[in-house]
Amino acid sequence: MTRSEENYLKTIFHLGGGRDASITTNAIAEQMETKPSSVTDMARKLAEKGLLHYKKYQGVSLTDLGTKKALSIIRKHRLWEVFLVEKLDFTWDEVHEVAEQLEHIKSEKLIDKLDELLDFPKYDPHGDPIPTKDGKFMERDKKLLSEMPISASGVCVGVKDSSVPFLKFLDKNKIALGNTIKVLEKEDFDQSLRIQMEGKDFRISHQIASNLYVKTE
Amino acid sequence: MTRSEENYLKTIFHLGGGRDASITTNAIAEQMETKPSSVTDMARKLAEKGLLHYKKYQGVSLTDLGTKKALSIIRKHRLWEVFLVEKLDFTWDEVHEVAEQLEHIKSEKLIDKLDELLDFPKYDPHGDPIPTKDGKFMERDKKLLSEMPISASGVCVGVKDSSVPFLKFLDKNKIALGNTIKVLEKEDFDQSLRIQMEGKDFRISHQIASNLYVKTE
DNA sequence: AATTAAATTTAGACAAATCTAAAAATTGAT
DNA sequence: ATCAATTTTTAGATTTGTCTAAATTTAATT
Repeated sequence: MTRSEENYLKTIFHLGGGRDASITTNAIAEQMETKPSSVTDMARKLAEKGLLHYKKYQGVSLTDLGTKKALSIIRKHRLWEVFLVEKLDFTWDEVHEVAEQLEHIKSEKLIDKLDELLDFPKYDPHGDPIPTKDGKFMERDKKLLSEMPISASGVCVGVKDSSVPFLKFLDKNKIALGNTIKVLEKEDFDQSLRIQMEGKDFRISHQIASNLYVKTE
Repeated sequence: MTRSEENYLKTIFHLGGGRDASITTNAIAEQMETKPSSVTDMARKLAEKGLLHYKKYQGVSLTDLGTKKALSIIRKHRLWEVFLVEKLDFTWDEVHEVAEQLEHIKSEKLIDKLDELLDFPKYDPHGDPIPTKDGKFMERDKKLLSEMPISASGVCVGVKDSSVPFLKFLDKNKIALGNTIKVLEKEDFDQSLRIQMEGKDFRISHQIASNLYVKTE
């Protein structure tokens, strides 16, 4: 599989192209910052190879084989992200770009050994689950911080928005995975929250709270 | 720089294209398992970019910039090899192929941090020196085992032939970098050696002895 | 110095992945 | 159910890196 083919499969998976949910040419093109006509060409090619279901004008979905390949790439991407953060002290916002390159390295032994080095992590630095070798993974039971009731507390386990600006914001404010957060007060007026985290009191906007995932036991 | 361009620079460097030693189109083609006509095309392109000196029919050599780029790729390759052996338990013969892929990952921070994680190694698993960030490196003072006099001893620091079959042979016979080797006897008839290594006595052929580097203090 | 052999370059073609512009199919609004 | 708007596909072109076959240059031999 070429790098480009792998990127298409990954993108289609992320757009929900598993099961049979048909993904449109346009959606893929937009996500990948390419043109719909290029997507059509690639859809043909990947269908030819048995990785996609594709009927003209009907959109695209992953076959079982395609899903398997997509998960394998996502597994690699997320393991490399853990490596970058845990072993090389990268910050949240720095890992994605490099992992985009590393995910295409071809060596089964490499990824197995990397998994072992990292002690078989289940989640990546954004809190997203890492598929196992045989393509299984568990979405964590989590909810948005903005949906927690007053006085409830939980552990920060992930982000909804993983854009660089948001991740940088979190870094700057020392909001990190694993931190325990308690909701002290909710402001009706602007839905901002007062929270306690690592001993300190914070006020955070609704926009932040609705992009942070928390695990509530 | 594309992956292909990087591979050309690396190959030309390895063929001795530094200084002004002119490397022939054919030599490059043979080394890279491609055709001379393809090399000509690329030579033009790289000369255009200021990375090579190239005059039609006169062969090719690296410019200062080209040398710098080549060394940067070699640095990455060798650091990744150390990583694979030290952190992921790869054997000598397994590292090259994967490092060929990893050397093209683009991230300065990645390679700096990797260097740090590995504790700034000076030599790769084959005993070859790792260029520093600014392109300096020291060839180690070493000699071939076959050139050592009787009763001299030294530490195994590298291989001349780094083909997979040879490296596998060394692995199988527990001949590893860092081992201390003493020459006990040289057989005039076939130039085989009797050596002492890690407590045990061995007999090794001239072919082996003439592909193992030893450091003699 | 001429001729042959070898190395190198040129010319033209191809595959992969992309693009633009035009054509075709689908959607959805009335 | 029709027609306009939108989406998708087709057709043809482009770029990168490669190839083959033919032409050219250099090197070697006599």
